Amino acid sequence: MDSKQSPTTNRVGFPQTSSPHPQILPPLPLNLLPGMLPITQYNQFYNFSRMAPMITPPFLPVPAIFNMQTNLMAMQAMTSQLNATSQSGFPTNIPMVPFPEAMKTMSSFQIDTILSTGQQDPANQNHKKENRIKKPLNAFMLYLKDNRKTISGENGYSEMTSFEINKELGRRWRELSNEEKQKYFEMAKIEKEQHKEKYPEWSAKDNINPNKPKKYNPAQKVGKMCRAQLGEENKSKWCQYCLRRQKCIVSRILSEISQTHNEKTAGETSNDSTENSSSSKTTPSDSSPNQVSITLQSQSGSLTNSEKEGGPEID
DNA sequence: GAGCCTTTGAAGAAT
DNA sequence: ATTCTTCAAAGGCTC
Repeated sequence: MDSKQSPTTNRVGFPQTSSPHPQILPPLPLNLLPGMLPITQYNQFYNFSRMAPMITPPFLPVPAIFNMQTNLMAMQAMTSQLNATSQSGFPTNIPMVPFPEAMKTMSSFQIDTILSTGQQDPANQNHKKENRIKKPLNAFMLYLKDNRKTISGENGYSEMTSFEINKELGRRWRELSNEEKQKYFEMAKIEKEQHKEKYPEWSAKDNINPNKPKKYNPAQKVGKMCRAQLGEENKSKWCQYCLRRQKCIVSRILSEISQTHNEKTAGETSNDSTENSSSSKTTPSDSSPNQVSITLQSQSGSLTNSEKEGGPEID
């Protein structure tokens, strides 16, 4: 019973055997310590995902140092001990697994990531995406997460691909009342606060991939954006991109026009170099049908508004 | 295995 | 102050 004092047991409560295999014992005490969890699964290939219900949210991650390969031997030893004692009644020295400090510093989304990617040892992942501290989810992301499964269960949506579901949920999000949205903004706020608490040093720029070439091209800034042109009082007339504080649709089209115009004029050196509106008008449809030209049609209302009120300036 | 697609919001860089 | 890019989630798809 008392593992500390029995001459036939070692410091971790395992019976001493005459066979010389001390190396099968775990390097650290695995039971009867604060912050440790009992193994309730009588399975020597104990699956850590089964631990999830044992650990109270929000922090239930798998320890970074807990590697199933290196601990399997210890697990087997513990399981055999458990089986032996359980034959004569309820075991008093149930093997425990550590609930490491590392787990307590992880946020729910990291935990999700680890559990969903199996029992990989993060130390072996060589700083892959899964290993870094991720951004806290914003309100819309929380909404997506919350409703993806619901929508995929609805009639007609089960066959939808992920991006089709996102499109639909994006549409539903826009139709959501402010009150309904507020719920998710609150959740996002909490998520953000928890994230900041856990990772005070973390910054969104930490997650920027330095190897990814930057798309930002100042030369694309060819005219005033409809947002800047119309002002806050005419917010209803902004294009959807300005509303989202993204690259304005006007800017998108103008940069295409500018690009194509430059290509044309480069090939037609004899032509007058002055800007003309004819090339501008034809370019979007002349160029390959991309998102910009497609969006142009759907955004014609917004564009008309901005063009009616002075139109974009081209330098 | 990496990257794309698709959505909105937030952060931060660039101007 | 404004504009723009990137990244968060999901999973099927392509290379």
